Amino acid sequence: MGQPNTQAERLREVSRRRREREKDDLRRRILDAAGELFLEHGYEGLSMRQIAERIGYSATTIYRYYEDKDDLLYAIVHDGFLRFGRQLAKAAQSSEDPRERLAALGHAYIEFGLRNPVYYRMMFMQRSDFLFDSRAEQKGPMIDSFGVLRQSVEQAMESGALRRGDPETTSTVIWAVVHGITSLALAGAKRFNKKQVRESADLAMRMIRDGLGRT
Amino acid sequence: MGQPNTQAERLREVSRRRREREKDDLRRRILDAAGELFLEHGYEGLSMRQIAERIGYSATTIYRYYEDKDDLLYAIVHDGFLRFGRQLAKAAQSSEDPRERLAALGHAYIEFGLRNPVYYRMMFMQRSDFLFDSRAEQKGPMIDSFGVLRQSVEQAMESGALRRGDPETTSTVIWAVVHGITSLALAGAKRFNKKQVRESADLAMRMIRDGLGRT
DNA sequence: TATGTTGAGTAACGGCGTTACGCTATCGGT
DNA sequence: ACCGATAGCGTAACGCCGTTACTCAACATA
Repeated sequence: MGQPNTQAERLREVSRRRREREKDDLRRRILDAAGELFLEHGYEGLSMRQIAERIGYSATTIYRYYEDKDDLLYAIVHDGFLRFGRQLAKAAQSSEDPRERLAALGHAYIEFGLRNPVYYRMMFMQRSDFLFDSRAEQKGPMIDSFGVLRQSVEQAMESGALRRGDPETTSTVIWAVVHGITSLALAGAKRFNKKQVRESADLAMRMIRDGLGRT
Repeated sequence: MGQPNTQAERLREVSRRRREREKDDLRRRILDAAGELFLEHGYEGLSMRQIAERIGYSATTIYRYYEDKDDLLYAIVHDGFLRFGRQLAKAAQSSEDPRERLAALGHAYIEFGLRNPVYYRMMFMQRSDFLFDSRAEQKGPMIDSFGVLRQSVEQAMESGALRRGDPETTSTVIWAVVHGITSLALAGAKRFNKKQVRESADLAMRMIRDGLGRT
């Protein structure tokens, strides 16, 4: 019953798949073009009409694939969160020692921000509402990254590298520190040279270790 | 020579002053209307046409008083920095003890952000480029606030409340912590209830004290 | 009183996000 | 092989936006 038997039925099936593939394909091309434009000109230079022009379609066509501009922007940011999550996960695996693991996480966080300033600004500064957006509840990419951090914090507490306490609060504070360093570095990129950023980051990591670690 | 003698000369003088007063007055009214609109609808709902409508002038008139929208926005943010600076200065005077002074500064910073979310977002998150804007070099409001912090840090280092080191770097890290807490609280206002924010802030202040303090 | 200057308004340009509507090619059933 | 339905896309338009060119009236100056 569920199996296609006649040639006509098979044709209908593959035809439907081809259309879906093409649909996904265009959706991808829209997202890619939007991402490029976003990287090149920031949010200001990200207009539906320019995206459309880049891929050779009319602007209204985009609305067949994305609800509105915010929906498209969310998709871009979601891509950013995926990359972000991957880098953090990689850093978390770099060491078994709880102290080193936390340090690796912190440095990976800051480095992501410095290497992807346009993304970081959008993800954590300009549109930080996306962080806790209801859309993310399904598979929330940020929650995952925060989960990696909290797990590392719990491990560090068990091993004695961090003082015991509410892991949620401690993780939040650690997040606040690395986010603070990163966003200040991005805000005053002209004023903070690399050496200053590195020194601040090092002192911050030491502050975390001593301030949350020693009893 | 410089003194006006005849009635005509005196009239010319007071007339010129009246015009200047009126000019300043309208400039103020534009700024106030823009500030209100900004508070009510955020940056999105801040349009030149709506500002003009609110004060009963044509939109183009605004351009006689402000270069462009960014210039006007900068004036709004500048007002925010003035209030911010005043609150920090007040907190700095609240105690002579270096440790308490630093704590007061930190809490005042976070409280400003929580009580003025629209301003804080614009000043430190969405348009953080204003922080180090060249326009601020003349009388830079942020530099002053940072100066207050750095002075307190230097004092704390001399008294032994903070470990000795580069005051600039240490101040930057402290700033990063309170900014991180504040911006995360504002980003996830729905998720972070007041108790969680307070607990995070308290832990963060303790982390600063222990992590940057003890040798 | 004649002339220059200042402060305001009108109209318009180009761009934006978004929607209503129309067209065309392909699909699905006969 | 035909034919109505549907999917995919484009055109035109709406109502905004920031900004500028131009105009006009009121006033200051001489």
